[in-house]
Order: sequence, then C-alpha cells, then structure tokens
Amino acid sequence: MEDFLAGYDPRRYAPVAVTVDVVALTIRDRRLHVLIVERGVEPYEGAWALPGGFIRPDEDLAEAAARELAEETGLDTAPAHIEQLASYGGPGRDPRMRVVSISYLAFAPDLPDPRAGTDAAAAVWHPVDDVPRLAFDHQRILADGVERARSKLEYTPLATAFAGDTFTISELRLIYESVWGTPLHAGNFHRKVLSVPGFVEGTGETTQTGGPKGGPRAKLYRAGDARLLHPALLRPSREEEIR
Amino acid sequence: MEDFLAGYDPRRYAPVAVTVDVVALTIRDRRLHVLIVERGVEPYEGAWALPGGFIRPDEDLAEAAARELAEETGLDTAPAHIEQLASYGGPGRDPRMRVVSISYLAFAPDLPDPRAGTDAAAAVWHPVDDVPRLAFDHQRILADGVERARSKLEYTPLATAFAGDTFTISELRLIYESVWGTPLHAGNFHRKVLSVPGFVEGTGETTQTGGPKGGPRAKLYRAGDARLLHPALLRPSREEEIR
DNA sequence: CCAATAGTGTCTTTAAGACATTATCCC
DNA sequence: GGGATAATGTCTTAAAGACACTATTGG
Repeated sequence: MEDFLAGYDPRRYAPVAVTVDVVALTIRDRRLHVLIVERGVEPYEGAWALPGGFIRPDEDLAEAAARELAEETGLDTAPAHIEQLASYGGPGRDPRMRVVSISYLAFAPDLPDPRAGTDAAAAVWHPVDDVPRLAFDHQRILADGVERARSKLEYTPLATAFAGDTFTISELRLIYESVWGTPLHAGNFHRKVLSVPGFVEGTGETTQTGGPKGGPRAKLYRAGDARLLHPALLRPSREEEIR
Repeated sequence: MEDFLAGYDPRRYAPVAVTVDVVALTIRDRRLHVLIVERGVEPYEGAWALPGGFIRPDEDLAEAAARELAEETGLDTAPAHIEQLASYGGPGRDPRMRVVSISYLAFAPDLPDPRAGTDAAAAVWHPVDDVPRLAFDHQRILADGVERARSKLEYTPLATAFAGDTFTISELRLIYESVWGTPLHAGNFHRKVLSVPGFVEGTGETTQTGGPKGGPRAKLYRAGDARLLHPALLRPSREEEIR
C-alpha cells in the first residue's frame, strides 16, 4: 500500500475541478424567488448565475455550499434547510476546464436583501418564473431545484422551512400556493394540515390582529416533529406530467 | 476572455479526482441483489466494492457510469434503467487524494452471472440485506441506493425495469415484495395495478403453462406509457420512519 | 353594516385494505 | 380429487374535493 501511494501520480489523470452551486429559494410577495448573483469574474463576467464556487481542500461538500452562499450574498442567517440536489459534469459545461458541479438546494424564510460579496458584483432575490438567462447550465439546475422543491412539499413538512418560527395555516397555504403556482381551497387545506400527525403543533397563541382587510385572529402554529407527511398533500395532478 | 483563459492555471487549485460508482440492482430468487466487485488494484485491493472508476475527459457522467459497469462486470446488456443517485465528497474518503464520487443507480432484469473485468478480481450479484463490508463509503452509497429504489417503486413504474419484456401481475408483485421486503396481498395488488392508468398494458397472451404447483395460466402484460403512477402504490407505512 | 378571513360541517367520490369467491391448472 | 394460483367481487374505512355555513375582525 505504501509503495502504491508513493508511486501514485494524481496528474496522470486529466485535471478536473469540483464546484458547488446553490439554488436558494424563498418566498416574497406570494411568489417563489431564487437567489442569483451577477458574476464579478470571468468566465461569464457580468452574467447572472447561481451562487457557487470551487470546493476547498478540507471541507465537506455541504459545508462548501453553505460557505459559498454566505460569501457571495452576505446572508449571515443560515437557511432553514439545505440538501444535495444533483451533479452536473458534462464535458464543455465550463470553458476553463472540466468542471463537475455538485448542486445544493436551500430553503429560507423571507430574508433581507442580499449584498454582493466575494466574486459577485450583485446579489438579488428574483422570481423563479421570470429569471434572466443564467450562465453555464444554471438554468437547468434551477429548473431541477424548483421541481424538487415542489415535489418535497408534497410528502415532507419542508414548507415550514419557508415560514418563520410560528405561522398561521393561511401563511402555510400561501407557501404551498406560491411554490406550486396553484390556488388551493382554504377550508380543505386547513382541515388537511391539521389532520396530518406531527405536521404542525399549536402554540396556544393567535395573531395580534386580524388580517389587513378584516377577519378573525388566526391561531399560530410551529413546525411539528414529523419528518414525512402521512398522508401526503398531493398537488392537483396534471395529466401531462404523468405520461 | 481570451486573456483570462490564457492566464488561467488549473493547477492553482488542489487536485481533485472525480469517479462514478454504480449501485446496480436486480432480483434473483425473490431477493434484491446488488452487483459488487472484488477490487483488483489498490487501494482496498481484495476488498468488495461497488463497480466504478475515474471519469474520462470526453464522456458525460452517465456515460462513465455505464462504461464502468460494463467494463468491470462484463455485462453486455445495458440495464433497463439508470439514473443519478447522489454525490459523496468528504475529505478523506479516499486515501489517495480528494476524490468526489458521483453515484448512479441502475435497475436490471435478472441477468447472467457477471465476469470480472478491468481492475476487478471478481464480480457477483449479492443479496443486499447480507452484503460483506464494502470499501470506501460504499456501504452508505448502497444504503442510499436501496432506499431510493424502494421509494421509486411507489410512484413510478420502474418495477417493470426489473422484469423482462412481458410479465405477469404475480411476477410484478414478487418484484415489489422483494424490493420492499414485505408480503403484499395478491388480490388487492392485482386490482390496484390494473387500476393505475398506463402502468401496464395487456399483450393478449397468457403464460404457456400454469404455475409449477398448479393454477390457471396468467395473462401477460408489458410496461405501459405512464411515467408516474397515479394513484401511487404506497408501502405499508411504518410509524418509525415518519417521525 | 359590509367585506374579508378563520375555522368547521356535510356530502360525494375515490381509493385502500380485509376478506371471500370462482375459475383454471398441475399433480 | 386436492392443492395452488389467477382473477374478480364485496364490504368497510380513510381520505380528497366540492361546497356551505358560522364566527370574528377591520373598515
């Protein structure tokens, strides 16, 4: 083994670089938004892209994703949830060299506007359904991330990661409506959420006032201890997506 | 841009290698099996591992996975389904250098015994619930692959990827039972499969004989055109997995 | 009072699961 | 005939969806 390691030359292989890219999602003004940055360095300088960059020698992939997100966007609050999305590594996806990107998906409650940081000329939250052209294959990565988010709302309680510590059922419904892009029936949604064990638990409190246009005060809830929703909240199914 | 590329030195970054590893699953003798190889080269020479290896400069990640699977196991038939599973890249997961592995999940119908190929001293199908210790973090990758497979049987028609071109409903049920490790009610399963639009379509044929221990001839089906099962076939839910 | 929203009640339809029954085939 | 399996039928219960209704608030 020692002999083997001594005789081993990493340069024998074609050079490859590994990056992480982050699809960070939040909800603003009832629309799903993604965090994008204007690139401050080549390649694609001046173009919009997902935050990301090269991994460092002693950090895990998930750590690298969290670091790049914080560095490029100045957000000091960690997102409520972060998970690996997928990897993209076709030859030619980066003009510099062979680059394999591991993408991560992050969910955050509504946060302040980001500031541009390292390697970024600007950083903004932008509605996902109206995103400018993105560098590299980031358009595809974003699409995969959005679809993953839509799907995960069905069978996990991750919608609560978009909400604050406490929330009303209506706020939770607005999250589902924003991510799925579909209006939901308020009454049925209300009953269904409360019927799933461990999804939410009541705090005993209510909002201090009714809604801006009237209505009673709503009960406040926080995330429960369920890791999976059973039964699940399925999206209204679209025939096109099945075949 | 030209200036930038000319001044760019890939070696500035710490060297990283990228490998692909494949979790290839099939069903033999009513049990879920995974394809493993005995490593013929260091590191971990002599240990069992998932088939895999370094990506080549001009191939896509999925191509690399298919190539490694074919090379190391001598299986000339492509698996019925292959998809990306996840990526693993913590520092120290390979003694040689920083190695990031992109894992793929493959489903195959019952195939002949594999032959050891490049870099492999042996290659065998082995039951997943009784696998020997695997090199690197391959135990974890295998566990993730098996869980993905179990989950995908619920909402996609991928169980048919484990079957031949045509199959009976009972054969399909045995696939579900083998992957999930749970007995299913034959009558209810039968009715449910036929009630899901596009899951299977009849061929008009039946088996040539009844079962080995008697019984009528069964109708033959082939995979339908559905990409998602609606409604889904859910596993009998286990309370432990929810919280 | 009026509009808007929170929360609950009722009914219909669909699907899951337990179980029984009939028909067909091998021995 | 006897045992096994394919396929279908029946019944109960759970859940989804449509819709109505009451109660509470702000304006």
